[in-house]
Order: sequence, then structure tokens, then C-alpha cells
Amino acid sequence: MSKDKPEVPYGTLDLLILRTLETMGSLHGYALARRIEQVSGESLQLSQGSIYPALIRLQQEGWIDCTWGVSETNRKVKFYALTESGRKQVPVEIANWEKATALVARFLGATS
Amino acid sequence: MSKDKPEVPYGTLDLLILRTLETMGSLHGYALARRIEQVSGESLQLSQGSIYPALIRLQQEGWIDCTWGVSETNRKVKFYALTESGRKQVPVEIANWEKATALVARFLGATS
DNA sequence: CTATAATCTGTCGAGAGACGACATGTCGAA
DNA sequence: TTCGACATGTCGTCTCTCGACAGATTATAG
Repeated sequence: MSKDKPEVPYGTLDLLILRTLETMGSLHGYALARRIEQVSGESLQLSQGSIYPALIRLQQEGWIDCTWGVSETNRKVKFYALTESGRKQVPVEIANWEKATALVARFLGATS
Repeated sequence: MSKDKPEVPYGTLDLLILRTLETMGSLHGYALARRIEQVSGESLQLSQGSIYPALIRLQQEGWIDCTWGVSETNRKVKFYALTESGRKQVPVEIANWEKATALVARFLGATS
């Protein structure tokens, strides 16, 4: 009655955010969401209810920080960017994800 | 203080079980868990707290059913096997998973 | 001037999947 | 008779994601 599959594969949102910030340098939450949707060709949809908690999470991990600024549309926004620690973490997170998916892929292929 | 990352990538357990039953034909829960661990080279560990709820879930979906039997070690066990519906579902689930991971992979590769 | 839409940041409760710990029991071997 | 492996299952907790809502601000259309 009330739960679809996640629009974003479970557990990958942090990775998507980190990778986007690595590429774009600095973005505010709303633009980050739009950017992820755009780059994925609208295949990955994400709600505010996901993006802001994720940003808080990443900030608590110390991988991103934010500063107040003004958006291109003249609104007061929080610009998020990778910290030193976060920049180091990106390849680690990518490696973890690839390792996990490769494991499953190998499993599915095995015994075939 | 009390939660590690899942040993099995989130959302893949159903798939691992279905695929294993497809290959093995029929197994009881305990053997299924051991089999998954073994085929993955002990990389995928899974506890009873995961396997049995998953089996109930799959049964409710109508993809597997079970019959009582006696194990090779002479215990009363429930042998699980794919239903017709479940047999059809395996390639669907695999396709869904591959689609999702390909999407993320493409995203990570984009803008590089 | 005022209404409305778009932008932007958050919070809340609910649902799903996985986990460790525990409860319960059986069987074979020491 | 005790112990360890086998086997099924439940419970409470955690994390991640979601939709819905709340609350602002700004530009634009009427």
C-alpha cells in the first residue's frame, strides 16, 4: 500500500553525492539532487527526504562541510564540498561498492 | 556502537537464494546459508536472523515452497524449492539487479 | 500590489531489509 | 550425560529511503 522500491539503489546515495561533489567541486543540496537526476538521465530520482539526511550523515562522517552562500538564483543556500578526508574517501567508497557488486556478479555467474 | 554494514549487499539476499535454489534444486535453510557462504568463498556471511525471514518473504511472494523432509544428517528439515512462478522470477530479478548496478556504474564513470 | 510558482532547507513517521542475540530442540559422539 | 554441530525461528534494533508536510524566499505574471 505504501512502499515502492527505492529510486536509488539502497546504500549508493552517499557514493553518488561524494562522486558528484568530487566532479563539481561545490553544490547546494537542491542543485545536487537535480544534478544527480540529470547525469543519470532522469533514471535516478531522489526526494528531499533522502538528500538532506544524507548530507547531514556525510557531514557527521567528516567527509563534507558546508558554508552559507548565495545561489545562482539569488537564494541563501548551503554550499557543500568535500573535505580532505572526504576526498580520500571517494575512491575507497567506489572500491567498496565495486567489490560488493563484483562479488554478487561472480556468485550469479558461478555454478551456471 | 552496534551496527556493521550488512554482510550481504542490501537487497541481494532474495536474489542469492533464488539463484542458489535454481542451481541446486532443493535445499533446507541451514544448508542454503552454508552453500551461499561456500560459493562466495566465505565472503558472504549470513546469519539465521537474515535467512529465515528471507525464506518466509519469498514464500509469501509465492516464489518458493517447502516440504518437510530429512536431511543428510538425519534431522527433520524444511526443503525449499522454486515454484513455477519463482522459476520465472529468477531472470527478472537478475535483470533488475544488473540494471540498477549498471546505472550506478555509468553514473560513476560519467563526468570523469 | 498580489497571487502563484519555483527554489531551497529541513523534519517526521513509516516501511523494508539485515543484523546479533536469544530460545528451542535434535542428533551423534566422546 | 554432556557437548558441539545441526536446524528453525523470533525479537528488538539499526540504517537507509521514502512521501508528506512545514516553512521560508524570490521572480514573475496578472
